[in-house]
This record gives sequence, structure tokens and C-alpha cells, in this order.
Amino acid sequence: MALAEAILVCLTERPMSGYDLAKNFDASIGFFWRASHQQIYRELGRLREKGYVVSQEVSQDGKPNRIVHTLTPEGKKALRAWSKKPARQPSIKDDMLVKFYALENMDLDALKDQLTIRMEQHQTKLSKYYRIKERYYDGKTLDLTQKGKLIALEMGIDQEVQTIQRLEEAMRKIGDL
Amino acid sequence: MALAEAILVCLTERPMSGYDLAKNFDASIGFFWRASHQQIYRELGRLREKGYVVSQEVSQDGKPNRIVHTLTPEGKKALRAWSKKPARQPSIKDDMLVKFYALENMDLDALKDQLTIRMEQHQTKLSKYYRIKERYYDGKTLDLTQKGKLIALEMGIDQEVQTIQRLEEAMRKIGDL
DNA sequence: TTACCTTATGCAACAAATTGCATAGCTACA
DNA sequence: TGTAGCTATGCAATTTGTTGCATAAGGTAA
Repeated sequence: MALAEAILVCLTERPMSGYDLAKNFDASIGFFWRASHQQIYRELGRLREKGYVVSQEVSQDGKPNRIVHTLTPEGKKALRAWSKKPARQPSIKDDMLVKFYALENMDLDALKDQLTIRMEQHQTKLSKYYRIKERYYDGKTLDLTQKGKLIALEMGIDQEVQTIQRLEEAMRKIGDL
Repeated sequence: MALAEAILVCLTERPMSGYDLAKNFDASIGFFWRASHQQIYRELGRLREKGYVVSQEVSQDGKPNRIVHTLTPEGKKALRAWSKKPARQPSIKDDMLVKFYALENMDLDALKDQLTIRMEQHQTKLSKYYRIKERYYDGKTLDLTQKGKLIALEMGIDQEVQTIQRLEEAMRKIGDL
């Protein structure tokens, strides 16, 4: 359950509300670990119980009050401990590959449409990555924190580029059938 | 919930027991959709209720009885209907990328060990793929069913090769820090 | 002026996945 | 003789993930 840790990681940057975290999970860290706001709020409750974060309400006028969560020294210790535990293999669950595997029972045209959509989705993601890279990393002097994030980002970029290539190749192959 | 469909796909080949299916999910189709035997038995119950499979007990001596599940015409129809529904994006949850993202809070040596383990795991998988390809596909005349499986297999091979490359690159980068 | 979007939090129900356990006879190995 | 693994099925508990809903104030566009 690295959701807990992903939240703690976000909070090393700065104290955040659940809402802020949900936004972060839609953008930066969410590229590697996706979570909904409901999951995040629930997990924040558990982290507070464990003493890994402390939470305080902040009044705002006009808008609803925010509850800002701050990482505690215990939380930071938990993160370090986690870093020593073996990483688990990411679970593999890909609809589309199952569909290729069962090709003779599939509707080929529908499958081609789905392939096209997939390619577009990966292209969109790739464009986001490139924008982030240009804006925050290219030609800048980076500290260790930023270097780590850049490595993750570049792995993401390579992954998307290669995935798009594989999908194009698959499209070509089912076109030849 | 493509677990149901993944099971139906397996049963298009031949009738199988829950145990057979679990083995299949550890080998062939499990490369694209992983599931435990507990999950499979539960799902089989639901498929029976829906009328997508019929089940009959077969006596064996020495060993416990098998319950063999056969795909029904309704099950096959359900598969075709599924093939027209959009494929969902595979969920992204990768511990290791989160760890890179949070590099300054991680134990670098531990992370390198984990990288090495990951590379070995992907290498193992790749070797399995190559063995299957050589044994069942290379230099053979293939029908549509087999061609589909081969496309899925080749996508798997490319994916593993590329993943290993990315991991090597990441190793190089954190070595340079 | 109605309708939707953003900010901000969270409950409840349900579905899916994981982990641990139980049963039970057979085979292979040291 | 004991330990372990294979065959074969499945329950129970817990954790995770998804979907739908609720509240509530302000801004923005048709």
C-alpha cells in the first residue's frame, strides 16, 4: 500500500490539504501512482491516527475551510524505512493485450478503434511530460530532489514513446491480417 | 472487470477446471492479466450464475474431484460484446517510480538493490517469452487464433526489452549522482 | 437567470484484490 | 520417517479501489 507513502512523499515538499494532494495526484506524482480524492481523504485519516501527519484547520472566507496536513518526524522516518523495503512488481492488467490474445473472438474494427484511442491517450500524456520537462528542468541547475524527479520524468517519457511505438507496430500487424 | 472476460477467453480454447485456469493465469494469459486462484474460483461462481459457463464434476481417483467449466453460447456472445467496448487504460501504480520521484528521502543503496532485482525479474519474464515463441510459433504456419496470440506475445517481448533498457539507464543515472 | 465550474471535505455502498487458512491424498526426496 | 510439493477446491477477513452522493459558497458564461 504505497498510497500512504505517495502521500507522505508529496508532503515532504510542503504541507497540503486533501484537495491539494488530489490535484497533485492528477498531475505530478499521479503519473506513477493514481488515486481518487476519496481514497486520499480516507488514507489521510489513517496517517493521522498513526501520527505520521498532523492536521490543522485553516479558515478561509468565501471558500470552505481547508485542513492542512503536515509531515511529522515519525512520518519522515516511516518514509525512509519504506525506501529500504523491496519494491513490489507493478500489477499487470491490460484489457487490450487480452483482446489481442483472444483475437479470433474479437471484432477487429472495434479493436482498431480502441488502438487509435490508446495511441492518442499516450500521445497526450507524452506532451504533458515534455511541457513539464521544458518548463522546470531543461537548462536549469538541479539539486538532488529535482534530479530524482527528472529521472522519474525521463523514465516516463521513454515509456510513453516506446508504448506508442508498440501500439503502432500492433496496428500494422492487425492491418496485414 | 475483465477478469471475467479473461476467464472466458481461456475457456474458448477448451473446458477447464478452476485449477487449470489458475495455472493458465500463471503462464500464458497471466502475462497480461494477473489473478490468484481465490479470485478465479469466486469469479467462476458468478459466471455460472450468469449462465456464461456450465460446470460439471469429474471423478478422479487418488486426486480430489475436478469441476470442469465449459463456455456456453451466451458466454461466447458476452465475449464478442466485450470486444466492442472501449478498453480501459491500465492503472499505473509503480512503487519504484514513486521512489525515484522522492529520491532525496530514499536510501540510495537499497534503491539500487531493488533496481537490480527488477531487472532480473524482467529478464526472467523475457526468457519465458522467448522460449514460448521458439517452441510454438517460430517457423510454423499459423491460423488467426495463433496469430493473435503471437502479436500479444511479441508486444510482451518488446515491452520487456524496453523496460530492461529503461531500468539500466536509470541505474546509470543514479550511479552518476 | 439558469447552469455549470471551482474550491473543499467527506460518507456510504459496493466491487475487486490480497492474505491467511483449511482440507486431503499422492509423490518424490533425503 | 519426515518434509515438502503437487493436485484441487474454497471460506473468511482485510485492504484497496470505484461510484454515487451530499454540502456549500463563489465565479463565469450562455
